[in-house]
Amino acid sequence: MTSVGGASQSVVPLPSGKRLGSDFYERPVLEVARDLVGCVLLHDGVGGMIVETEAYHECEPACHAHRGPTPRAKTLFDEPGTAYVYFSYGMHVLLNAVAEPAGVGAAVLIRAIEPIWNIESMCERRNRTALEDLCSGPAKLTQALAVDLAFNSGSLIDGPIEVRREGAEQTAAGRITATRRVGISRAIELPWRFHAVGNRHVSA
DNA sequence: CATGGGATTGACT
DNA sequence: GTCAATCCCATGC
Repeated sequence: MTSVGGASQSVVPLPSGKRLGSDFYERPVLEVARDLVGCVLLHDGVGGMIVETEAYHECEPACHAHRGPTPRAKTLFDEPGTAYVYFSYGMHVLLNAVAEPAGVGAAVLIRAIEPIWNIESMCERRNRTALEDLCSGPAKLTQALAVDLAFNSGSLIDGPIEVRREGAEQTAAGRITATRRVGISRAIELPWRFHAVGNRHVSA
């Protein structure tokens, strides 16, 4: 990144890697959650590398799909690669990627990304300047990427929100570890949270 | 139809 | 460290 004449601009070229398709998402949700760490999340030319995810599956009570396809949870049963976007705590928007075959309620919550592309736009939307505070939480990154409830049930495979796998980002993400999920009160013992070890942009 | 809790964040002590 | 903000939706009467 460089700053010239007061007009700060990102000079990182946009990713050229392969966009993830249906076959990537149509797998066990734990594999999808782990493999999404190191991938690239983009919307409107803004985004970065995924550094933290959590898996949710209808078989465990922390998942919204646990009680079946209720009005809120029905998106979780849609085609793999669908975006599940929902409203939390009265003010926050959280982004998930639906996984497993259609009819199975499961998704991966994107909890944090490392900001890379168009950082200036993210700073404006977040009203923050510290890099580590831009996307280090599930509601922070949706605000930074301008993702709202209108994206719920849209496609991550051919819609405006893109998920890509670059050639080398497993190297960029480094070692990935599995720990307990954050902020839930049920099934707290499951180690279904995945994050890049030592990355400064992982949530608190 | 009324009620209570939640996959969080940011401000404040 | 504590706590309020704020509203959808699942539940129960």
